[in-house]
Amino acid sequence: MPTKKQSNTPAAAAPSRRRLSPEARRDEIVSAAVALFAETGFDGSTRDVARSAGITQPLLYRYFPSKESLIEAVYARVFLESWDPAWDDILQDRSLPVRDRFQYFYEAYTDTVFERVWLRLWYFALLRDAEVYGWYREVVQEQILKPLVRERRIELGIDQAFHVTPAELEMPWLLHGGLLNYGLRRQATGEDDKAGRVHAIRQALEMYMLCSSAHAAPPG
Amino acid sequence: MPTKKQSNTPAAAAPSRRRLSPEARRDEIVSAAVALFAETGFDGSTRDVARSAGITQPLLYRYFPSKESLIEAVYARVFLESWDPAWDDILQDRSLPVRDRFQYFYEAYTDTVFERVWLRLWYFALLRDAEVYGWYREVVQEQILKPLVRERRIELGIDQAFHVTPAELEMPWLLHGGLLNYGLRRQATGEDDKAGRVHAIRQALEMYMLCSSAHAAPPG
DNA sequence: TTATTTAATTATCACACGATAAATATCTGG
DNA sequence: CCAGATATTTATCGTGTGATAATTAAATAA
Repeated sequence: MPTKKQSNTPAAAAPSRRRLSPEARRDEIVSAAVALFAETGFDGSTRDVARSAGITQPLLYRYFPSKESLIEAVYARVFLESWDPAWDDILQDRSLPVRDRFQYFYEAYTDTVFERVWLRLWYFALLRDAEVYGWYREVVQEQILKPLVRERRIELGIDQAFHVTPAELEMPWLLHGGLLNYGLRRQATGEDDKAGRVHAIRQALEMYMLCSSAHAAPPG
Repeated sequence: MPTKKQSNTPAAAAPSRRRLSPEARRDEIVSAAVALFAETGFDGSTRDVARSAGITQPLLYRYFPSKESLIEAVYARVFLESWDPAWDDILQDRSLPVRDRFQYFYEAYTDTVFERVWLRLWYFALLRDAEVYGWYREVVQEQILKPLVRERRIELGIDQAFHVTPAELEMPWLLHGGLLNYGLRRQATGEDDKAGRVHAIRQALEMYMLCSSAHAAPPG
């Protein structure tokens, strides 16, 4: 005996079919997809997404014409909307030395980027289509690494702050990649140690500070 | 009109159904699975594996009781059998300075590990089950990073070569992870630049040499 | 050549998937 | 309270999947 037409007492007994605004429903579907795909990869079924969102599977196709478009919505939610504008403020705050500034930045940045969901979706996306890497590479390089090189230059008294060469980016890329890999390693082993993370960031920055100054002032 | 009972001329016309030894057939299936799974992930179908191996799909189940066991065979082929004993010889050759020794090692190591198939299967496996990371972490740490720390210690004249502490491993892990990430980045963008790879390894080792010596001899 | 073994095939099952069409219930404006 | 709009459901299609049983053909030994 299913619960049908039980709207006699209007205040109680939430209807089995709750009607949401398209925006709200769409958001809930994307949220469910993010959570599911992060675990199963993008081969997770639309039925599981729907179940997790508390709706039936065909409804999903009212909001997304295909599964692929749902995946793109997941990309947008997790990757595009994940950059916090506050991070830019940290990066541009010249009242702090470069080391501290990037320490704070990377602590905040990894708060997001070391999340299980972000990390897993990131690698899943990367394995699915290589072009995802393209614009992420751009973001990291332009927003993080080039600023790091420039600010460090200024700090070292090298004022030809025009163009950042690919050679100069290698060391930052290596350390940035090392940190990302650190996050993956911690995620894989289940440890989510805040102190360890902070220490790893400190280590990476110390290495960069040391090596960049050594490179700027060669012996002789 | 299919080719049936065409064994009149015994030398020519290879039979449509060629009969192999179980070992050879198994190897061919695993090879096909490695190639396919590296592209599609482990959700690649057994039918595609079979087609790529030139057999029918049910035959696969004569050699592997389940798809999962085929996946394990792929793990074994790619991860377990990929360590080249010659690498140990390089690592233990004390006629070379640590820097050169590990330069050679990493060039050889990344010859294997930066292969598209290896890299992709590695991340696919990692996302599938976290325990894979466990023994790989062990291999990297025991076979590569601890030797690096020990040998560097000796080179720096620190002779308390007993126990390698976790703190000492952080810097090598960071650089090792950075290199792995470099491989992934190059793979994603399609560039497979040998010279760039060699240079990245050189950079990573230079950073380690510099920072380890700075750490060993603090100012004062 | 003939009989035996077994590698390999064909045929098939039960199920899960992405996607579509038609029916239904909820909300809103009158 | 009613009627229109539409968010949501039920029912279903075609396809692809992992896996199994029965059949066929290639190699080997007598």
